[in-house]
Amino acid sequence: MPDGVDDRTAKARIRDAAIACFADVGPSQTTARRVAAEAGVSPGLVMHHFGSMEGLRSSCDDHVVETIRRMKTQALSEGAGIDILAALRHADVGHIPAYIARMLGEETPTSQRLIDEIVSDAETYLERGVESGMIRPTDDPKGRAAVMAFWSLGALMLHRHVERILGVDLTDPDLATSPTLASWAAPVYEILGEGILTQDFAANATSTFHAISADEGSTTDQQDTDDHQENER
Amino acid sequence: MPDGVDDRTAKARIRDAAIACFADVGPSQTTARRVAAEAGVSPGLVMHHFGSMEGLRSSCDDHVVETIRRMKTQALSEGAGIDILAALRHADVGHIPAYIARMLGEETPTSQRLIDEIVSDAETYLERGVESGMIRPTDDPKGRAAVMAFWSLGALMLHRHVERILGVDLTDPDLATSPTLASWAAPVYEILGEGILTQDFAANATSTFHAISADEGSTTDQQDTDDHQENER
DNA sequence: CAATATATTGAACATGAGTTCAGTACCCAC
DNA sequence: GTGGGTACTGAACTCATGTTCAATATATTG
Repeated sequence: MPDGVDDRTAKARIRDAAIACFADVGPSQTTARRVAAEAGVSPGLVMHHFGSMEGLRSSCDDHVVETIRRMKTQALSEGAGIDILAALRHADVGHIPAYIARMLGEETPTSQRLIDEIVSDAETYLERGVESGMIRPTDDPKGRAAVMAFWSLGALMLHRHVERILGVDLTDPDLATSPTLASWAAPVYEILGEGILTQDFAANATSTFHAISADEGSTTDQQDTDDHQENER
Repeated sequence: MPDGVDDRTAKARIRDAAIACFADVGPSQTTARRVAAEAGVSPGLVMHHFGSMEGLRSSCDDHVVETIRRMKTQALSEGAGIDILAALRHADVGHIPAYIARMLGEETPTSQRLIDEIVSDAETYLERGVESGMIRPTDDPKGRAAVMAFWSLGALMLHRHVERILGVDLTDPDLATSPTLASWAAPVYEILGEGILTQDFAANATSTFHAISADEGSTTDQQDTDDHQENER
């Protein structure tokens, strides 16, 4: 930081401190006093600017989502290829990837919309890959995009374990040029490049699912969104 | 429930209620009073049997991990194939998959050990697949197993979003015979079966990673970045 | 400069959490 | 039965948290 001064407004400092806290220690450990201390202000000021803890969280969500949208358009123009998360890893994102990893576990409207967008974007990315000849076409572009997105996001959620086992920090903004990248990306590209199943087995498995689906589909044809679950004990 | 009686001891009822709570509403919303109410006992009894909330959580972890180990040996004998999570979905697991989805996000020693085991198991499963001709061999069995395990576990963590978007409940014990399975498994097997990248692009990407890795390795000290083993045998 | 609004503080309050504990009911050896 | 140990209750305690608020400093404006 040049001049040693922080020219961010106190409100912005609080928001950034909160994002860092949420990312580092999780929502449950992120208290108003902790955020205030991190931002170098009093606890009362947090309430003054954000009304409540929920309001603070909401502002953080908005800021993070907005940041992502900005880099997304940028990444789209550069051609991110199959790496769904590439957009998140451009410079100056700080704690945002780790913050996202935390918020993905929840079911807030914001996280739902974010995931919907990412899945939709993935479909676009993959489609471009198909057009440019990098990626094979498929009968189920949406399903394939969803699976790819969930795999990427899930790995991001497990980034601490990934780092522990493979030595790669998936939240690292400089991951693209990190020497550790290969231990994650090499297996990924190997799997995506040629698959891991033999052709025979894959064809067999796929036809099995179609059989089950067709079989059950003839007896029960409804497609309900929100369904069962809950305590039957 | 025959006879309408619950022959579980109160301690077991509390533990099961806690697992259900942790799975359904998450650790932060799981209070001693809520667990007690769910189990039909007084809050004091929770403390009497488990000493503290942390003790209760620990007991739940132990019970869940133990349950998984039991089904793992069973699944191993049946040949689970590439479905890493198949072992978790055999009958009578109740809230355990959702509980795991919640605990994976943390960094407790228990969750670390559990993930280490799952990754290690995945390597074993894949190796069997290679031996039986279902799965292609690889130069990096450990890396490939880790990626597959993280993808599976990550998807499990996102099960609520997966259900919302694709209509599949990955925590459903009866998933294997569910008509909804195909919308998840079909893209998965398509990707794993033939990959999604064209051969040219995959080879190109892979060699790029090797180049980066080798390049950085020659200019910087290798030791601090290469603290894990890439290949095992 | 005066007046008004905004930023900021730190102490006080209310709530809900985990935990403690004295007391009660149940069960089983002697 | 009687005594003692275990299961169990529910109220009370402690503490951390979100939130409120009056007071003060700083900035803005007329």
